[in-house]
Amino acid sequence: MKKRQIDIEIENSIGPWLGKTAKIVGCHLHEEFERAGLDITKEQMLVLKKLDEYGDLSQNDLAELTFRDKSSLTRLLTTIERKGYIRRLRSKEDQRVNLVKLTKKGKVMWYKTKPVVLQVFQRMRSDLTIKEVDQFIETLKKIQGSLRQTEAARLT
Amino acid sequence: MKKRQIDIEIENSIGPWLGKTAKIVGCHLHEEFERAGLDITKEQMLVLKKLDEYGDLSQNDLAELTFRDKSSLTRLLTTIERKGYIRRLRSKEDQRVNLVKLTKKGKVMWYKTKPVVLQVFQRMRSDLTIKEVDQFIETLKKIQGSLRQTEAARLT
DNA sequence: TAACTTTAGTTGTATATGCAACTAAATATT
DNA sequence: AATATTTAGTTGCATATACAACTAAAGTTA
Repeated sequence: MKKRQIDIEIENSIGPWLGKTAKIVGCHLHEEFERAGLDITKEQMLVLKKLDEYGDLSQNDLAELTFRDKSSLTRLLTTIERKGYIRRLRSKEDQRVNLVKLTKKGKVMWYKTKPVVLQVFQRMRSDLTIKEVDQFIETLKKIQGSLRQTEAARLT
Repeated sequence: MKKRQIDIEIENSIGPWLGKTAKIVGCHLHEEFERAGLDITKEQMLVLKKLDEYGDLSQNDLAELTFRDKSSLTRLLTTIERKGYIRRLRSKEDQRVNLVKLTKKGKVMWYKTKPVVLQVFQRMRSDLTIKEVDQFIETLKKIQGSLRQTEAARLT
């Protein structure tokens, strides 16, 4: 299994490095949840996290906050609701809106999950200096900015 | 939609920043493929890229290189094969092995796709200095190393 | 007020993913 | 050589995802 040619252009890009690292982080979260006996996926975890942070949210807001398509969120919520971590309540003011609420079980789940998540995030930075972490996040923000910019330019 | 509390521990972590950026990059690749009229997903693209780089590969090797479960790769290859970009040939030496080969159509697809990918990667670094890029990749390597280390330690 | 438009959420369809259980081929053991 | 084990790949099942087409409620316009 030898490389034919070294593709300097792509291999030295940040894209593949970023993608692979993110994937590895996802794997570690999954493993740690399993090791801790937590019946949750990282996607479900993110929903519980946002609900804990913001309180009740409409599915629309939740979809935006978790950066998901609303149809994707619909099905994700169905899974989480089946597990009993959330409930959907039809809003009184606007009958189209579902208010998503953390249940007691969901809160307990999140409080058990949070330290596991933090542990993985700690581990990620265990070989980095504070300055390195700050620089890294700054660069991530710049990358996001560059991509957003081209998106905006396209609409012109 | 206001935050109840600011969760400094998690929000300042590199985990969420990394995850979100990777997701945005994925979205951009998807959009650009569509805009270029390329009937391909980023996952399929990665398979074509590896096959172009390494030549024919077994499914096992391909799964490892693309960092996927072998069963996931099985189905990914089925989709790609249906599109005519690859073929599976049973190996003569080891009848268990499938050799995955790029077809002519697959090569053409990859040559059309590659510049689009490069363009997105270029865009990602458009606001970064060379030094910043190098530093960024170094940090990503360190993060991967830290995660690998704890994985290794667990087996002790 | 009736008709049009927008908005929130769901459903159909297709892709992608991992784990566990499986088949078949190759290798190792006795 | 016969049996056991390992290895490559597939399949069942569950989750996650996006786009497009849809329903129903709310808001707007004529």
